[in-house]
Amino acid sequence: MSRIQPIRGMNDILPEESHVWQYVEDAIRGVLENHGYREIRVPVVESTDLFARSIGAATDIVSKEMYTFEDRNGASLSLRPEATAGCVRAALTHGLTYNQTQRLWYAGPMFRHERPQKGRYRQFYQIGAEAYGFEGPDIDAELIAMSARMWARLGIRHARLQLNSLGTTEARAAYRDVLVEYFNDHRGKLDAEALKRLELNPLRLLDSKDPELAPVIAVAPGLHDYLDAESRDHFARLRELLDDVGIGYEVNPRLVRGLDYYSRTVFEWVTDRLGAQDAICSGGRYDALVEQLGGRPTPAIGWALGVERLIALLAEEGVDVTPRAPEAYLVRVGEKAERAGFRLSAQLRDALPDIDLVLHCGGGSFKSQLKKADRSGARFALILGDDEVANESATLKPLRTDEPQRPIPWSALADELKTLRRHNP
RNA sequence: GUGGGCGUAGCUCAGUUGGUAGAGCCCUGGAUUGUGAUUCCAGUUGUCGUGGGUUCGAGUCCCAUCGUCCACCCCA
Repeated sequence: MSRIQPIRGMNDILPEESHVWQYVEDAIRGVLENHGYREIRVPVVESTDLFARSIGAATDIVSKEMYTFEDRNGASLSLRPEATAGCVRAALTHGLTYNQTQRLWYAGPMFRHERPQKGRYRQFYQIGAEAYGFEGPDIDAELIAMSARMWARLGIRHARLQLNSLGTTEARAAYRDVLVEYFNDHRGKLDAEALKRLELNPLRLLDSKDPELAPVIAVAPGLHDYLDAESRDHFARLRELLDDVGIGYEVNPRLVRGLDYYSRTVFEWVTDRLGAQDAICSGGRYDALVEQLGGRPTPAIGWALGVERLIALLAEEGVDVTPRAPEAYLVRVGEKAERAGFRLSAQLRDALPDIDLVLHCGGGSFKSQLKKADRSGARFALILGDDEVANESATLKPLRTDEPQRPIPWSALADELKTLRRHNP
């Protein structure tokens, strides 16, 4: 029989690495909850139209990277390529933005049909934060400060903040026209790719890595000259707030997000440690999106971070995450001991509901069982053999210290473990 | 979607001008008949990614295909 292959770009996260995922997720969740953000869980599948209308039908994400299919009724559905659209949709569905503000976070898999490479997979995990109904720059600052706090808590040092303002939707549109006109005057220097971009998303031309284009971009009209007064003020106040809490940033006028819904504040945390996929977290305002999806005009802002990239960066930074190890590993040799051991394990679990106890199953010699006990990282082994069963005791053998092993009666074992915990939490 | 590197045991890899597959780790048992990091001994594990082709003979050469990695592109 041939084996079934996994789907390209979709990875299994094995126990060996899942503890790092848990570490990252716990730390980030902790910071989010500390700031009053509450979890929202939205479906992995939404109507294709939702993504086309929010992210933009012409964007690469929507036009060539979505997993789109028809359900049995012929409706066009898509696996979510990101979660902001779904969150806004959910907010509208349930009236979450009706005369109220919301601070939300989400976590889960996203799907994009791209060619996999380092830090880029077809199923990948994002954690994101969204805030609805807040007009002022303080929420922008809060979201950014929150992300900075996460890096600190995780032990990430090599992340730089890039900041920009795209202006209101109107200002952005006006600038767009100026830019199209400018690049049209320099069509000769544009290749097929660039021309297509000029057509679809001219702002992204500023982001081009093509060296031929660099001189043209260098003297292109600047976005900041076309910013509306209000956006300019908003941006200045955001910068003050970041300065106040000592968060460093670089204003990058070429930072233009690929998703159509962004306006005003946009930002991106980048690192020089991960190769080509260097953005670990990015986001910005999307003040027009709620209305665009059929709601009342509602200011909104959010960011999303890539969990795989964060974990890769953690490894680059040399952050070591120690896996959770059991407290005790129960070794059983002999038929009687196996039976008594199972009963003992149940007693211990009843007496200490949160005990991390591994019951050795599958037989094996003392030596091999103890080897496994040691490999498990357990603090001590509980040994049951015929002798122990005969006098209703278990041998407690410390595995991480030189202390001698000693017999403990079954009846006293739970209390003994509690005492040990107190001495060595 | 475009380009380049790589695909040999569960893992890391060796395999010389084509001659019928190896090491270390891991795992199992034993030396040590009731005790774990060492040492020693023994043992298990392979459609050599897949399909064609060249050849008396292919892990080794050729073609295709799939997978993987990196870059472009895109983005978290």
